[in-house]
Amino acid sequence: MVTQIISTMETQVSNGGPASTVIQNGPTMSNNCPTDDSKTNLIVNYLPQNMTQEEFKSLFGSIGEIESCKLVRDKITGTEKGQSLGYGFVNYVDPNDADKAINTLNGLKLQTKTIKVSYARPSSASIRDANLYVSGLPKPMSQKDMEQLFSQYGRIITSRILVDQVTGVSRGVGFIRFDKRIEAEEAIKGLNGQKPLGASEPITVKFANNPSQKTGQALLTHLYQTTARRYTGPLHHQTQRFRLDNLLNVAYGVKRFSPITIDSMTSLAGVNLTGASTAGWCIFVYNLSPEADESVLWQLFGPFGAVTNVKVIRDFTTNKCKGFGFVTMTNYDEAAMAIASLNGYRLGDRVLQVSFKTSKQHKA
DNA sequence: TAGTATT
Repeated sequence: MVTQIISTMETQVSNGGPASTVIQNGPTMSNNCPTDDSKTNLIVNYLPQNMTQEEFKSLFGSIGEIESCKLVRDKITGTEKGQSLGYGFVNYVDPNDADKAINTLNGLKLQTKTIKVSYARPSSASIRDANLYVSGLPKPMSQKDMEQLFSQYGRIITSRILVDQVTGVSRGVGFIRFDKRIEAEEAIKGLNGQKPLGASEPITVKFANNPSQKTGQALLTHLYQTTARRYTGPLHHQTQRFRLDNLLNVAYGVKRFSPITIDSMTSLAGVNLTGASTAGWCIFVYNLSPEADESVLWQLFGPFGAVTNVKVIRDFTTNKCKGFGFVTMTNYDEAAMAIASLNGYRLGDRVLQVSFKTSKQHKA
């Protein structure tokens, strides 16, 4: 059964600890200032499954200098790298860049996802395993209603209600993530088996399954690897993930863009391009406004697939865009769809010209 | 009756 998220009403998390609080170091501690990254360290959620560490760094590096960043992955099993857990952390050097990243990249649509960028809470065992699974919710209960019911037990970080994708009707199932695990525990005690006001049936509240004990995910992995193989033949694992996501995109996303038949032998771009680390398909974007910046290019091309790099060409003295830029995409078919869809696209009062960059090394 | 937010 297909479900979708009814809404997200994300809570913008800010750190509880005021930055002005100064921790006095004892004589046994280092005389360095205590590390306070509460104004520079961000958590990024709802990243596309196929986004790599390099793309992640490239996207957030376009805002400002990064002190460190990490795409969180499943524990490595055997010789394979663990798959992305769909979130990551970015710690900027300058707090202003962290703020800018929230303002410009929060809500950015990448493929089928809308990413969320917010300040990371200080890491602590007390905030882990604070996610609840709620079932038996009355159909008319909205996300806001559910939050009101649960908020008496603590600070809610995220909440969602699953709905039938066709009818839009609530499936009576939702999630509530609290700031602290102890708050989640209290909510279970207080609400599990209880009838919400006016409801005829009691709700069930329990801890959500942990991603580590995955059975459905292993099944999904198997499904899309075998599905992708039918279309692509024996390709690299990572390539197969890209291909399945293509199929999902055609099914769910980018509906407003003209669909293009997926060519099944076009994912080898990175392999064919002489092994350079910059391998990919370079796209030329013309007729950008003087005010255009990298985030515009990410927003335009991100929905079509894996983007490894974007660059706006600027005048050296004025720092204004000279009217063009470049985008590098990993997969030929995604690049081709982006070009076919965005060439002639009207951006403000300008009509974009988008094509593969014409240079010898990128021709077949 | 299941999505994925703490390195």
